[in-house]
Amino acid sequence: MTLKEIAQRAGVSTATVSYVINNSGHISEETRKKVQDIIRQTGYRTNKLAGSLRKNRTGLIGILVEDITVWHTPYIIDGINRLADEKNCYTILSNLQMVRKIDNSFDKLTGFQKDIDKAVQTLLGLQVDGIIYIGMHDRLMDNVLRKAGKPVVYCYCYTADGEASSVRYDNEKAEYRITRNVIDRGHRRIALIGGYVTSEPARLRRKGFLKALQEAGITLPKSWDECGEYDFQKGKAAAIRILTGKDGGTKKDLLPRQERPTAMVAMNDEMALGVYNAAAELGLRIPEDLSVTGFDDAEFTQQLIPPLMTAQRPLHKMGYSALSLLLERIEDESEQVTNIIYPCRIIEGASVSDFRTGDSTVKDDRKTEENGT
Amino acid sequence: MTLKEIAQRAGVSTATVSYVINNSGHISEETRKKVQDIIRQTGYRTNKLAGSLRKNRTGLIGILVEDITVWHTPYIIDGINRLADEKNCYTILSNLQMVRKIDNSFDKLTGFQKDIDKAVQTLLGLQVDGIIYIGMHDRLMDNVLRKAGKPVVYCYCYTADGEASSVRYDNEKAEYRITRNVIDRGHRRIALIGGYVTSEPARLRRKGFLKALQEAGITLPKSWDECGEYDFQKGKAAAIRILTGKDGGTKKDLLPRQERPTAMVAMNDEMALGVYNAAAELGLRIPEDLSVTGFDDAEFTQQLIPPLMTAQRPLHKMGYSALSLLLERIEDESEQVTNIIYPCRIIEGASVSDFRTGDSTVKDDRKTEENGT
DNA sequence: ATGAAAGCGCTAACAA
DNA sequence: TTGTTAGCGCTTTCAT
Repeated sequence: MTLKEIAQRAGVSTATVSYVINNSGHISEETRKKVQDIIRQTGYRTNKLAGSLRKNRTGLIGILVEDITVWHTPYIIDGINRLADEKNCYTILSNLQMVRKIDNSFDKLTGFQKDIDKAVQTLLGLQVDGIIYIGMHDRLMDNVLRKAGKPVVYCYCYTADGEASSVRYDNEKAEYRITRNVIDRGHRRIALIGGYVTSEPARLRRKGFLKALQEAGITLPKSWDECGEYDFQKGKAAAIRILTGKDGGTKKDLLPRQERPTAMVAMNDEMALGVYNAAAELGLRIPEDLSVTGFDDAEFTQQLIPPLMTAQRPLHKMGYSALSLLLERIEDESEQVTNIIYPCRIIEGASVSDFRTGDSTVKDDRKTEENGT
Repeated sequence: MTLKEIAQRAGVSTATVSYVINNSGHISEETRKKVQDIIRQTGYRTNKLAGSLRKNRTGLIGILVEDITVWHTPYIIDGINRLADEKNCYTILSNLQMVRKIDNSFDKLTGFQKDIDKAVQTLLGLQVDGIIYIGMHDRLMDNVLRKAGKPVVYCYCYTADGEASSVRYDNEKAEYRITRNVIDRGHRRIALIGGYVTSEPARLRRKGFLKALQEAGITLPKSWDECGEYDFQKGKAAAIRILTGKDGGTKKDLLPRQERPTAMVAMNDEMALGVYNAAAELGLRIPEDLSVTGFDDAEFTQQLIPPLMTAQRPLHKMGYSALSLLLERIEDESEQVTNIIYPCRIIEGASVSDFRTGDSTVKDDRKTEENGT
């Protein structure tokens, strides 16, 4: 069933039918009703692609993801979908499947220009109006879509300022606020369990952590400045070293209270979980004997006992916002390049004790990120 | 740059250029080279949509997901992408975002026909060649895409036999094999921590569990047949009831050894984690004092100490296979409806002790699901 | 081996 | 208010 056939049945021209369908032009109520009835009867559905051919606008958005199986990606896509539904645009998903190709090494995240170019060419061949690129690690990267010649927004990664719009979250401030929170509860002896040194979030989170310490006039002993490479086991090992002064110690190796930190700031939730484990092995209670914080708001943090204090990344909102920026640029090519950095929400789990009140139980009003972006 | 312009520059007809691009027709080497050179020089890229209009075939596949943020969905999509890349077809993602709409209640998974119809109409309007529907819970459902009039494959859910193709995994056999494994290691006192009673996987897993018990001549005491609703906290509470005979017991409430199970089969990994917690609270070591199994192969199971015995669902393969079935039907409409059920891979974590050898440490050769589907 | 030309289903300028 | 008509960029039949 085509628009032409509808026109014939209704005894009007194709233009009239087109006007009715698109609410354009000036159509009499009578004609409109007649046409709509026939459309309903026949179950006619317009061929969007044919229209696009003429209009040179498809309403298609390319979502180019480095890897869809990486934890944050689907949440970002979900945010994109949310706005796409509102704006009647459609998403073509292109998945570079980098995890498989790089074998999980953070350092090989380059040299994919050929894969990317191919994916972009495909998307452009499908006449997408613009592209959102979702990174698998938050980082500064080449403007790999420079040649696209269509509006582009980077999400969960970014390029040199001014080159393209991007949407990120604020690593530094979030870690600062977490650390501040810990300090405000009376902690002065605080250790750090860091992520991959080459990773940008690790660098930023460290910066935020140190800033909070500095503001409070606290110094970080060298032996409390460990690296856990974002890994559970390594995080646990780091915690044990800090708490015992030895590699792989047990209960009896535990340092005297005044030589141990009262709190540990881990740069992600996995390592925080490692700290929980280390504490359990050493017979330390959380948070009475040791406070812990994480980062990322992994699902399991809600189920730990006690719940973990962590930072929730605004993933849904980042996706929503990325599409919003993209659509603006599609509407108006002259639109400014915009680089957005959203704050995280700090989830105040009960994993940090409060020395001021002596009460370690903290209100836990955690909700999942509001979808009402 | 259009095909027509290429033709002009090359001094040939548009037909010839089309032949060169598509390797069809009989073109002299000379002409071919000339055209190809010009294509390269100009950076011309063919407009796939325009071609589709004529061919009545787009190479577009609609992926209609109930919710992309549900754990298994991205892995299935990843499998689809894998084959899509090979076959040069493109995926349009439509996300029903059901989680938000049903507020996580398993029982409201119906009444979405309107949403689905709308999404399907949109996909059909974009001229997709077929649709893959990915469920958020494995279940029998209405053939909600009956009206699509295009090939459809259900994945991670299914409709009445013969109505449409589907791809699932074998809940019953996997739980059977897990339970067999536990029994084969010498366990006779085995408790069950079940999932939502209304959920089909729970029913099937239960069936597999009971079958293994029956074959071994083991009966399940009523008090060892608990329901944890797939939830961590409820799973933990169930474990405590089973181990102490009371709601919320502590170490001193622990039942005598001969009145406790030696193993607990939990129907998912979350609840298994609850069992780990319960055991820790009651001073029981895993697996020496209590063995545990899970289901689903959640990421954290690899990091538990000891690693959890669980069942890995063939998600990537399910996606790959769903697209494969779909493409067959697109090629040949007369193709049979096919319902595939893949087995799970049992991950032999060290969370189950072996009474035969006295050795509870089991080889742990876990790898992630092979991508080489 | 190559070209002319008729569409695919729709939109939009222009005419009536 | 409605109709005529010329495309959008490509494929494909039928001639040559």
